[in-house]
Amino acid sequence: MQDYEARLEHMLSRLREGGQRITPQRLAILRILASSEGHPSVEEIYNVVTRDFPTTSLATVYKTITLLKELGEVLELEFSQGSNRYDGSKPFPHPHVVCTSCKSIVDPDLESLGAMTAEVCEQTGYKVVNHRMDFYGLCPECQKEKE
Amino acid sequence: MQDYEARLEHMLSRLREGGQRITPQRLAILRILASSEGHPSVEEIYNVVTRDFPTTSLATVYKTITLLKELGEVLELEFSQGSNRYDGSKPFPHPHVVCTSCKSIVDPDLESLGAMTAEVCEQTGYKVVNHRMDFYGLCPECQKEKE
DNA sequence: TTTTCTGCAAATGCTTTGCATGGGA
DNA sequence: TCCCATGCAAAGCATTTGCAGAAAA
Repeated sequence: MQDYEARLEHMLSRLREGGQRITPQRLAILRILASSEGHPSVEEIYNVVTRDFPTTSLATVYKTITLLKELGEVLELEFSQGSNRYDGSKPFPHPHVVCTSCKSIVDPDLESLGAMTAEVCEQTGYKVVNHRMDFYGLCPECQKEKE
Repeated sequence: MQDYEARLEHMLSRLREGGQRITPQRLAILRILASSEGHPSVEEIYNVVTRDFPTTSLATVYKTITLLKELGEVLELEFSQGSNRYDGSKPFPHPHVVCTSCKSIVDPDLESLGAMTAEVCEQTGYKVVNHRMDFYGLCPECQKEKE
């Protein structure tokens, strides 16, 4: 990821702008979110951070993520069963394609997204500002294994 | 809803097929889900059911819904903050438009959905079998109130 | 009569909060 | 030094579970 450095710097700037302090724990959390490999959960972030800072608490991870959500610098994928997942490298709504077998996630680039959003607004009268779009299925690898 | 009767009968049949008993509480819950006005939460279902059966417990509502989920006769919309919502009249994946203010939910009928799913498959190679598609925004009513 | 379902209460799992202490700036 | 952030523990919520009594079939 060559975008990683830029994302990290951007997040740090946003925190500083808001008069927030850059603590070692926060820096460690930001590093993980800036790359967002595998759309980590709070638990996963916590497990990585505590390698370097063993006393870090889950509460601190939650508080830092709450802060970043307020700044619009992290995307939260909500799941009512199981934990939420986070994407700090692309902190804006975008579609995900999730493999139901190996849990891999890819981000498709859908031409028809704009047209669909327009169709929603026109048909319902809602002023759409956000979306959650997940497709579930078998990735190419897992399709082969099922044969 | 002229489909309401048919949906209710279908759900009852599925329960009977599975050797499940039709209790007054279950019947009341099925009635609400078969019409699914407003994509009710467990709390909302509970509030209605207890009008006729005041001793009904939340646990019974949860257990009945779990049963219907296993039969594929209700669609669960998961939300990690706030309660889940349920659709028993259209128990298959379909797009929803959610008002971020009053929490109302409507079902748009999107022409472009098929094309988008095809685009996802073509671009990623995944075999898509399911989706979660929510649009968030202000409903017409809540737009007026904000003026 | 035989199971199964109900309803209460306790338990669970994720997340948030309160507060005293510690550590950035 | 002055606050803000941390970390612990407790609280909050939605949901699930265990079990004794109630009620379908």
